[in-house]
Amino acid sequence: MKVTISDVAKKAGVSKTTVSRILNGNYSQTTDETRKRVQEAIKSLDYSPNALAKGLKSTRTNVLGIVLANLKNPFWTTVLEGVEDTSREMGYNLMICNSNEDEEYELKHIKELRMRQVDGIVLHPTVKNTEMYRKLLEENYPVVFINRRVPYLNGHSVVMDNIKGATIAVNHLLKNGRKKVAAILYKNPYVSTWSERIEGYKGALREKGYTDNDFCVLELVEGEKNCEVITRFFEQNKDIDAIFSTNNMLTLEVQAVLKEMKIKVPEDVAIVSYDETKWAKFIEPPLTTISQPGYEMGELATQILIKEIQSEKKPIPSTIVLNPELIVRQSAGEGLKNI
Amino acid sequence: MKVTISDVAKKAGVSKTTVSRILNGNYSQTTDETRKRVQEAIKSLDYSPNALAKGLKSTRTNVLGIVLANLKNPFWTTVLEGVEDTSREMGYNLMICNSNEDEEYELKHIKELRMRQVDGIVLHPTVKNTEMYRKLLEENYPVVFINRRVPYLNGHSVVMDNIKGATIAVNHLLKNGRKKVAAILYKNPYVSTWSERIEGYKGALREKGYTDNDFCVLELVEGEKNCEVITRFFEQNKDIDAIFSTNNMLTLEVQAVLKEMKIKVPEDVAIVSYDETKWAKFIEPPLTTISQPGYEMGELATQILIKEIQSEKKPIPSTIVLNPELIVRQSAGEGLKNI
DNA sequence: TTGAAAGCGCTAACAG
DNA sequence: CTGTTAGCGCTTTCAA
Repeated sequence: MKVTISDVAKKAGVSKTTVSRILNGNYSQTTDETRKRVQEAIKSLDYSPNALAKGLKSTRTNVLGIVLANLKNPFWTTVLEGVEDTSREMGYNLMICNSNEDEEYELKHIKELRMRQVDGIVLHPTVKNTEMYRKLLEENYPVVFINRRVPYLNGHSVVMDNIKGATIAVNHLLKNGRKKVAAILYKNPYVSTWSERIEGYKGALREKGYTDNDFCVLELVEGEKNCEVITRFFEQNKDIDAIFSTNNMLTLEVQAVLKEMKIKVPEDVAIVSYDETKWAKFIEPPLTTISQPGYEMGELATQILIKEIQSEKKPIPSTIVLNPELIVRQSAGEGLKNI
Repeated sequence: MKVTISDVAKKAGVSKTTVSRILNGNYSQTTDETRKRVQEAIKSLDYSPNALAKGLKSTRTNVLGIVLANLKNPFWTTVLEGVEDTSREMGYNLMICNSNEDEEYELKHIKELRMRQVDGIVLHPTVKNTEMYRKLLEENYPVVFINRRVPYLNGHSVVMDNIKGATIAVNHLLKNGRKKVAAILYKNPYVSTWSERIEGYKGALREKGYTDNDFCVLELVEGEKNCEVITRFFEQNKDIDAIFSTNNMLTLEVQAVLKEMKIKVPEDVAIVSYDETKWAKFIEPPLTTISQPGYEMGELATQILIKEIQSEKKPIPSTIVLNPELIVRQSAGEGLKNI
């Protein structure tokens, strides 16, 4: 039924070894003549090797795993694209898992991937399975963490400079004459990104002479109905004239509330929002955003992972920090620098 | 280094066979006593089976492949989620590939997936590799086609009713008093979805007594700078008072042009757009859309695929057609039915 | 109820 | 330059 390497060998009148060598490009050891015979046999039988058997023998599968926590946010689609493109280009296939921010799923997925002998894993960690992360690193299993910092652990990682992003955002608002900048975030105690962005927010304000009393932060829970909470927040803080929103979906929620309350953007309240999206320039008013290089993060993480897989000696763990960028449109009250 | 089934067998003082049986739940043939010993050994050695070896032997890998043509459009992210969730629930892992609408990539990916012995494939076909599709079906390889119809081929598929979607859209515009409805699409001769939507558009107009002369269709090329073409289109067709846009990104392009031209939506021109998105209700004016059940499509396709994989005799190929739904907001000139 | 042995399809010493 | 041979880790007859 299925055609194997033996069939090819038989047909070409050579041994399996020879076929195997030719398949793997060890041409140096073969006559042009036999090589041609084998290749004809391969073609005529429409043979293609069994990757399972190959992997079993060579302990390399050329499959990479990626476990993500969020497929819905377009930012992650971009990251996935970077990972996918790079994998393909470098001859790897990709196994994708969605932890959905759930530690149990994450654990199960990592185990599953290892059972399947994937050569390495790109991991957007929930940051709740510290034990497992440590184990992976101890066993020298190739992993690259992305986007979130895992404290006290010394592995490869590619993250964003969230402090800088927040700083840029707040400075932009201040430069445009705003006096009272509020920050809004989805709460998640495990995750460094939000806390870094808030840190950046506070730092930027302090830098300009604001004191801790001036900080104005609203914490929300993702997935809940937040309209009322946001409304109340604005009612209780009438002096807010600018918002630093740390998430693109959150921004849409906030804008809906502002519209409902007849608060004008950017006249009454200016907005800078995290994450550039396809729709940012099309909504009313066009959004000024902090753009993160998601594709590059995926690309780099994959390159590092593959380098680690392919190198003999363990490379020293590195943390790459990527810079976000400000894209100026109209929601923060300034002209059209970018479009 | 790596712990194998032999190690467990040795530690428990039994044979590999026994361990294997217990791993696979063939309890009936084993004493409680030995079972316990084995399970302790497994735990104490932190053993987990090698899925490659297992797959090599049993010719089942419990891995599914999916090849998509477009990761960027949020519609496909939704589909992917449906596939991912269902796979996980039913004990399968997922290998993801992006053909990027390129027939060569598609071919390579399908071959690759088969080499890796994935148990079946969910395929969003470019519809350019008819030979390969036919071969898959002939060889009884489990495949489910999604979203696009492959002509003359009799395989499982899950698609959307694009004619109905277009009809609903056009009827809605007409019902709201519009007289001259234009349709806009990205051109792709291979793909049934666009032609079906145009067919639905024409059918709906004919139904109301329009003739072929009244049809007004703009074909664009995805990825190109279409602003000027769209602008010219409106300049040359001043009487257009409604647009049926067949793609969500296209809609954003069109809206930008209309804004530029100071044409008011929905006062001057009403819009109904294909595909519901997260941002649809937040743009100005909130978009009336045709919503497609993408998650369900992914879910169903995966269920059918797994059923085919697990059943002894080939099930008869079925085509499931899912219905789109109109979500009424303001871009087509009517009140708030849905929000 | 358990085990021995063969083999899934491939690769890699080691000989020749 | 090519072939023989011995496994990779697991499942599965078949026999005990």
